[in-house]
Amino acid sequence: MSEKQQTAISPRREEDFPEWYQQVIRAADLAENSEVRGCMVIKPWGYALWERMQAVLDGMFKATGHKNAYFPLFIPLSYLEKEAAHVEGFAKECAVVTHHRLELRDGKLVPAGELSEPLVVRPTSETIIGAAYARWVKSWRDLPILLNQWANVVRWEMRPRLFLRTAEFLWQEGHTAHETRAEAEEETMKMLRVYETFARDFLAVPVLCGEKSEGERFPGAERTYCIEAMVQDRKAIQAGTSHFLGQNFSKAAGIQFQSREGQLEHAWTTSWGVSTRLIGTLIMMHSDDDGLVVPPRIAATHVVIVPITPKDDSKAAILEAAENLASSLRSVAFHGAPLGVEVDSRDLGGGVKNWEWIKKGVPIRIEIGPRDLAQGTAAVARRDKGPKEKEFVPLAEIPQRATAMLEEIQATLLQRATQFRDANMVKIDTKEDFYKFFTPQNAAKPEIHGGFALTHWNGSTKIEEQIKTDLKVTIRCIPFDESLEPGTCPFSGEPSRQRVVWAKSY
RNA sequence: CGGGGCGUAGCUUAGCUUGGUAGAGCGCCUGGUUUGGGACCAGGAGGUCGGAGGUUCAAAUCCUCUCGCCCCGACCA
Repeated sequence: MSEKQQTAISPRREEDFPEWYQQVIRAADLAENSEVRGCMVIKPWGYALWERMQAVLDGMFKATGHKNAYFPLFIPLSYLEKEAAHVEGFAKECAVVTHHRLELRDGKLVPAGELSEPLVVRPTSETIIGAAYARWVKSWRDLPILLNQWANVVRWEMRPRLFLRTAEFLWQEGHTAHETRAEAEEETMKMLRVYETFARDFLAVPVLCGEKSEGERFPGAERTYCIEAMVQDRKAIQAGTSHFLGQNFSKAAGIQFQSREGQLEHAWTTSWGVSTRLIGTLIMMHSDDDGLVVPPRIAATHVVIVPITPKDDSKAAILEAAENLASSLRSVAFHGAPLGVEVDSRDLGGGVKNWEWIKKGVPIRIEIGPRDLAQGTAAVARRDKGPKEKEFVPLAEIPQRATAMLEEIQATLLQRATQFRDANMVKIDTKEDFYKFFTPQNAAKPEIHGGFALTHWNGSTKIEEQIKTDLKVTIRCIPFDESLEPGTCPFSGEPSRQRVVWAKSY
């Protein structure tokens, strides 16, 4: 290559963020668009991220008393009709199965055998799980039911985007039923905190916790809570939600039980979920102009060893040293599991291999060449630092230093993300400043905008809608506690109890 | 679903206005030289020009329809 590229990913983030995002996914070999519109193929490197997320979250769900189960993909159309708000929320994006057979006519397969009742491919499972709970619950002694399912769901989206918005996506949905309102409310909040902890401690994603405004609420929920993150184009992304469903779905599905007092009562239910969108969040949160950056605690591969073998006579010794280092690294525990280590012994130039792993975001890259071997060292590079920053570390010290290094990377990523968010989150007290804040600095790149704005708000949905129309900005959440301070809503002049978070969102 | 842009090899694309049957760079394969920063030389594979109709002696190029992608709007995890 005559002219070396400045960065591995082109365009860079500030040039064209959406395109950069696509290129990172391709460079890291995470996923690709499928031949079916809106659907994606998640490739091994991307799926490994999901598997790690599943493993960690599943452990957290079990630790909070939940068990896994599985409910059908197909939901009778009539089930969806039972909850009015739910219908309104999901009807527009449902895939519907109407036939159960194909027949060959004039050389073409055509659907045949029309179903007596169409089946909806689940966009979410409240209704069908509700129906099951209705069968299972008779007495207060049957409660609570604390279940989770790992599944795919389908929402026929208009504008799909890899990981962020696809027609089919993978997620987990927790569904619980409780004896009392208080217990269900507690569950809703508990799981929100699980998500917050997971995002912060594993994904190095700092999130704001709060409640959704009425306009942003889950269809059918009494209250929706969320964790909200700011990615590098300063937009907000909802990374997880937890819903207090009140008795809406138990009334719709008939989840009734006899109480301790002998009364027939409706159960109180919750649901909560995170999806493969977390992968998109992760990408937009930490990746740079050289590609993906994977936080160590969610990485399946923590360390890659790249043998540099310029000469045949030293090749065998270098490969052996690399394998030896790999096995001693694999005996190191990182948060209770062995380190994931790969040795890239492919017969390619060192530069080529290095850049591949940089683009894939492996936290630690170790190069061993003839010079290292002679000195008993290896060149160690961290993904949170520049691609050319390398530290020469004695081979024997590498395993013992690896975990500390990974912890440092993890901490750095969280710190960077937090600083970025805080630097782009401002309190605003006048309508004029607010509109100014959300007006793009450069009309040619409208995706780069102010960030998060904290303002007072009188609670009016009308105001929220007006601002959405004017600026495409919405209330991302009404944060808990810290923002409780009386003030004046800059849009209405009316009194307000607290500030809310406004932003453009994914 | 509305507005705009774009579909030529795995990727980036030239050619299209002025129709004559496809070219490049990167990547890939083979051999060799190489290897601590995405290397070089030589040879090679790979395209029904998104798809379907139409106009024409002749279509990547002109016309119609259609599908897909990207951006904006509406919607969402």
